Amino acid sequence: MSEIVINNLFEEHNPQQMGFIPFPTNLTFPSLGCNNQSLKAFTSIASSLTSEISSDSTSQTLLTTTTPQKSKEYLTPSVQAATTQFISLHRSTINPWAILGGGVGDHYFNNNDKRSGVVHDNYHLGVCSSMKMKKMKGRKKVREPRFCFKTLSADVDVLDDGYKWRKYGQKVVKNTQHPRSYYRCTQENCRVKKRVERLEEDPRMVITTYEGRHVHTPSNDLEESQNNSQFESFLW
DNA sequence: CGACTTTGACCTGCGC
DNA sequence: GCGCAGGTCAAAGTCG
Repeated sequence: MSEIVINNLFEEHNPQQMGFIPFPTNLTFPSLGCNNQSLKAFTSIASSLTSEISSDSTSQTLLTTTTPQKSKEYLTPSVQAATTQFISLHRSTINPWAILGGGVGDHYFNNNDKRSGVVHDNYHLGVCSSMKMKKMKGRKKVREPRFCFKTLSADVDVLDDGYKWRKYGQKVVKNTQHPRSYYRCTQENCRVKKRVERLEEDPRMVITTYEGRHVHTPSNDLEESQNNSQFESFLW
């Protein structure tokens, strides 16, 4: 069992076009050590995060990482003792990049060429970064909100996030050695998808991109859901 | 035997 | 219009 480290959290990853695009705020996502339980909780939360982004028009949830020293007040002593680092969830004012459009004036950073800049056009990040949906004849195709994070794992590609996924495709992306896998939530009427690929520059890094929102709760067994709810309860 | 994975074919949007 | 690339489909294969 290799160690899995949630390293960074991004709204979208697109190696070809924009590289990693951090949330346009001061929020940063430092390295985070996780045990299996908190990892599952984290990925579960991450998986459902897009629902917050897409459905809440007045505020949105952002995942951040922090250190126990900074946030001791939020934890019981036992939890503090059990965690060296932990994840917290914050509600914040709306992130214009996460919703349709906005972001004008926001800063971006291109991981490929190390350039940064300011967004001048008013478009959805997912559309912008993929550069594929920017022109839709007649009707504007609304792409489900996307959400992406990096994990460090040598031998685990697909994290257990509490949801059941079925693989429906695999594709070798141009100029990369590692194929990209496509998964769909197996729950009926749930259209959430996720993509899993390894970072070309560092194959130990796994990029997981969620698209859409779950219309159901995770299909964990009882014990796991209790663990998750415990985890989430101290986050919230 | 059902659920899941694999993989080549097909579809669609984009750039030239 | 054409070719390329990413994304999806679906038949065949695999596994428990």
